[in-house]
Amino acid sequence: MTETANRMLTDLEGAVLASIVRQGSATAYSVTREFSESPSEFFSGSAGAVYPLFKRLEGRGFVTGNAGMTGRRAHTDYTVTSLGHTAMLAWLLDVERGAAFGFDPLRTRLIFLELVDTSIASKYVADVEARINEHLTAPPVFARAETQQIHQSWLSGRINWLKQLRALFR
Amino acid sequence: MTETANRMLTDLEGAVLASIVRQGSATAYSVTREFSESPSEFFSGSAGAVYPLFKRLEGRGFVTGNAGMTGRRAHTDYTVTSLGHTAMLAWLLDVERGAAFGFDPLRTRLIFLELVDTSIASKYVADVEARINEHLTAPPVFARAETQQIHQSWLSGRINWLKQLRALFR
DNA sequence: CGAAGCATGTAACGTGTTACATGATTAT
DNA sequence: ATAATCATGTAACACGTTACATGCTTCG
Repeated sequence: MTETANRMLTDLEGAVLASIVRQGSATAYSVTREFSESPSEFFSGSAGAVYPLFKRLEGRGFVTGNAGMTGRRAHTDYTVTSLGHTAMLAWLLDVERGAAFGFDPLRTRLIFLELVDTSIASKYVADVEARINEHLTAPPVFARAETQQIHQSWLSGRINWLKQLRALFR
Repeated sequence: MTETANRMLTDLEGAVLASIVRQGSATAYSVTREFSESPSEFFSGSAGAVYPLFKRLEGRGFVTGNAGMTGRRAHTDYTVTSLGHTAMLAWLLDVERGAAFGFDPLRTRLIFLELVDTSIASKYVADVEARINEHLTAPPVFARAETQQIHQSWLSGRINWLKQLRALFR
């Protein structure tokens, strides 16, 4: 609720808030599960990151924690406040960040691929394409069908991109 | 040179080594310039990151520093050792990491876009597509033509992906 | 009942960011 | 000359990772 509450959400914070909203309410543990099961390895969903993150979000007034019990084991259920919901929407619908580059390990490598012989470079591009095809034909199981579709189309988009690039590294 | 030398290079370390190799030799400053001029915002190229990184790379035997002078201003020129070159190649030609997902701010958002009305979601997708098109028609200037091509084809690949996704968020 | 693993954390560590410091160089 | 900027760093801070701790619960 202090002035720091106005800081823009990081992508991690936004994704965590969105995950809580989708779940209705969530414990830190349920969010670690969701993130560690997701194939997006941009963040490991480690407890050491998520529990402190929940505390920070609560300190900023974006979530409220309610103590609860599962049998005799204590836990804290978090719900997103209306302030948090507003912040989450601003994060989710941020056009500038959605059009940004992020970090793409393949793009980074392609930029430096000129450092090796073209035969090695073209073999690398072909190998990566083959590996992505393996991902496509043996996809991980997703909880939501839409997530699966986004995932699959992302992979095939990547294949198309690589095909276009073949000319550059022939 | 210790056992920590065998740790896999991070993408940052790999990119920095590759940048030094491409430049022949480099100062920490010249690498901060290259990275901060690049539109890939995965890392800011801040001095506070790069100078210590050079020290670490030297400690691991991947680069050697040579003191030099520009007029009366001291600097350190770094060259990649053969050990460092081997490590850089292992990083560059890592198929598994090249086929990995990295962090894509748009993909992350799409996964949670079901949280808003489809009219808002489809408007968001259209807005992002328009913004990427602006990037395509007014591209930043790159030092190397190949980097420019990679950049441009990445953007148009992204546009194609979004077109495919329109059906999901109609 | 004992072992495996589930659920809830905490601590130490590494490293990237922002902000600052300082002297050299260039521009006005 | 003096201001702006370049080039070389350093310090404090934030935060994600790995590893550990601890008490519940479940399953044989």
